[in-house]
Amino acid sequence: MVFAEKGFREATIREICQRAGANVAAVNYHFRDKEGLYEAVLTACRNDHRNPENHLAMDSTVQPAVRLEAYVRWMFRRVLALDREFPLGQILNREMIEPTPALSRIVEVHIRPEARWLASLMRDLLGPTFSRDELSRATMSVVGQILFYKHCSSVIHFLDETLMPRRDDFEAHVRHVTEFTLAATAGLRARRESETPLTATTFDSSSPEPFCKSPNVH
Amino acid sequence: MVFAEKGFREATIREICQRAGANVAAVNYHFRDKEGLYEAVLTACRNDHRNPENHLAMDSTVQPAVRLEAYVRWMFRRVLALDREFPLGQILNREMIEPTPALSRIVEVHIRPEARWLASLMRDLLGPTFSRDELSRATMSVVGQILFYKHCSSVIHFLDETLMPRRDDFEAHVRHVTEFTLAATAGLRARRESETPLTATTFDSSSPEPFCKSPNVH
DNA sequence: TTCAGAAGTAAACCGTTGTTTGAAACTAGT
DNA sequence: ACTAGTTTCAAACAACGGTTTACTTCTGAA
Repeated sequence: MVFAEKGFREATIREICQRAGANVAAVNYHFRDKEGLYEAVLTACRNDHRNPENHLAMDSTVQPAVRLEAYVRWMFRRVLALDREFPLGQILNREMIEPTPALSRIVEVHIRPEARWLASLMRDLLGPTFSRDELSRATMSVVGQILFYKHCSSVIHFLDETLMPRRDDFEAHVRHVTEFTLAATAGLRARRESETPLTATTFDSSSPEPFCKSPNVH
Repeated sequence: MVFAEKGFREATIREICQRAGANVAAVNYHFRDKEGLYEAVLTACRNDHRNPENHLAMDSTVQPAVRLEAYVRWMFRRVLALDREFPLGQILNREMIEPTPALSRIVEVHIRPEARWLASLMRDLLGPTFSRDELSRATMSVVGQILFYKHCSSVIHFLDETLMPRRDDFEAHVRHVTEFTLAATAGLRARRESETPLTATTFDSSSPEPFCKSPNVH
């Protein structure tokens, strides 16, 4: 989709219509204006991308380390996917740099559920002695490691193209991020639980889990 | 600078000149065209940003853990800096999403030296038993954790604004990334050195260090 | 068959943006 | 004071992009 390649601003209605074999005026007729078309595309993407096939990571009976690796692999696959396969990724990229009013909905529909799920996985890895904010930061450390390859891909390409994970071969990267994270969480947990007596000071369990629905809903 | 706020494409010569109190035609007279102005701005930024004040991290007599924390703190400060203070950051953001011919030079001048330096610090943390690629990936894990807060700031804001480090208070984030990384490297190193007999199989020391100057120079 | 409303279309409209132009203002050497 | 070269500027130019318009074509119920 043109929006994914060029971003909202640079995508021209004329090019979109040329590729789609449609008339320029049809956009304004059916979607009121360019922004209306954009939102229509977004909801279409949302439907496309439901039901991710990462069953392993979702299976709560599997041990956390395996679930983490499955999640990392799944996320790498999305990060490296072609725009055709996962147009939302590129669109999200643009929204980061210059948000449009559509970002709020994208976050609520796509990001927040995934963030909460990953946070609960990180809770399993870190144990109950970490605060909500500590847990959130650890969660962001994981996704940050992976998203780096998306956001900085052009720089990586210039630095050393062999470091960029390839669509058909990124197992080494999956294993690195997984093991880096597992080593970190295990180390942090061991230190924390040796510092504080494991009886008391488990954190206030009434405090909400990370990434709960915030007050600012659209 | 307008380029930093809006990106190359969306920055209009008229707005730039209005803010600068100059005439629109002056740009074409002095810099040939818009792209010439852009490159002039970039070299100006380069000169502005020389000589970073992270002496502690650079001091190789200090122990690696302290240097890492100093580096993380320095990088967070840049990531959270206002555009006025560090315009190159925002410009680099844009270049990631849609690179212009100027990106190559930015990488060689700014990114590669820093990447090599950080990789050598990571070498100190991880020891000699890790390959060049493993070392590179660990390096990227560190910067990925920090850059996440820049590239995803708008999403973080929607998810839970309290998680976004503030310009005047990001020590908790610095400590998290530092400790997360130290725990990861310590864990990985301990595992590696217990697996392999510490005598042999230290990696081929003739293999070049990460982020060496690649063949594709502009 | 008729015809009212929906859908599609080419052309025009209007604002914006990078660039050019031609003349005026300025500078410095003689 | 004169002049050659440089710098500045307002206006115009040309291209582009989103939107509107006026018209045609299509569709389906009466």
